[in-house]
Amino acid sequence: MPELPEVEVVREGLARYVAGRTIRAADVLHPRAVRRHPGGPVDFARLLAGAVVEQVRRRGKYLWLPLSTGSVLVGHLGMSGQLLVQPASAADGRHLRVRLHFRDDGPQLRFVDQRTFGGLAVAPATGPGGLPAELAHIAPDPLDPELDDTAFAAALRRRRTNVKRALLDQTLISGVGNIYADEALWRARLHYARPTETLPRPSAIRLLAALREVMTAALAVGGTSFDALYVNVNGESGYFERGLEVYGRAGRPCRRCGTPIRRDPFMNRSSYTCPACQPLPRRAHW
DNA sequence: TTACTGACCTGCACGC
DNA sequence: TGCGTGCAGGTCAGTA
Repeated sequence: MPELPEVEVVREGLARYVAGRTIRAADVLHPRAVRRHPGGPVDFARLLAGAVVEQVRRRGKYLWLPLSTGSVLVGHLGMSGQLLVQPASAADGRHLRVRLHFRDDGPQLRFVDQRTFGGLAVAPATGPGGLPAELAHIAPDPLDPELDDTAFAAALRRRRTNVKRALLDQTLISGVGNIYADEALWRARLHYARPTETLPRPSAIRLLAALREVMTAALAVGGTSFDALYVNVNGESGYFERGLEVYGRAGRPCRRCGTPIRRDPFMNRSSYTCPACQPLPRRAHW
């Protein structure tokens, strides 16, 4: 599933293959893919025609491409979205949702999304640095130099919830999803149900360091791919699945202490912990 | 204001 | 073989 490292790999690919090119036309093949664009598919295509892609930027799991028209193309991969750079001659995949043609008649940019949780939109660049208003509520991510460790620790401790729910809240810290939340908690030896208000500041700082560590390691090998749902712009998988310590390893021994990894239901998803390394706190917040 | 829940969505694995 | 069910999970609107 695309979290920060996977989205960053896609951003790098788009910067290499799409930046500087002029969009000739956009085909919207599934209206749900542009549901966050208020004007609908026709308006979406109209705003893109003739625009030059100037840059490719990212905040958390969102991508945004500043355009020569003063607007930005905002994208989110959701659960299964892919942005692929493919030659025009390549066959349309079953889940192709949006296709961008370029004036140079070179490779197309294709938005492919099996579960249609992701989407694209064109928005005015209104915020600082051209940040679209749609992304104003998204906090800096662990790899963003703007993220202040002390401020993050304070904000985390002000919450009245458990630590994993807080990590998944993109208004507190962005780019963290289920996989890297579990991996960072394991590295920081914290249980997901630990109430945020009981977390000492050094533990909060340690958790942030663990997030940076695991995300940097994942980024170095192209992110985490469990199946064909996450690939880079060239359709290639990442290799960090081999580096996962707890996620998806229920029943297998913890690589630190040998205790079988446990899987619990959490927020309609799963949480993976080592019961020995990450003991349940005396006061848990479910 | 803040925290929480359910809906959205599709393909796959599994049991019967 | 075919059907039903559960699961995967990021985001956001609605609710408490």
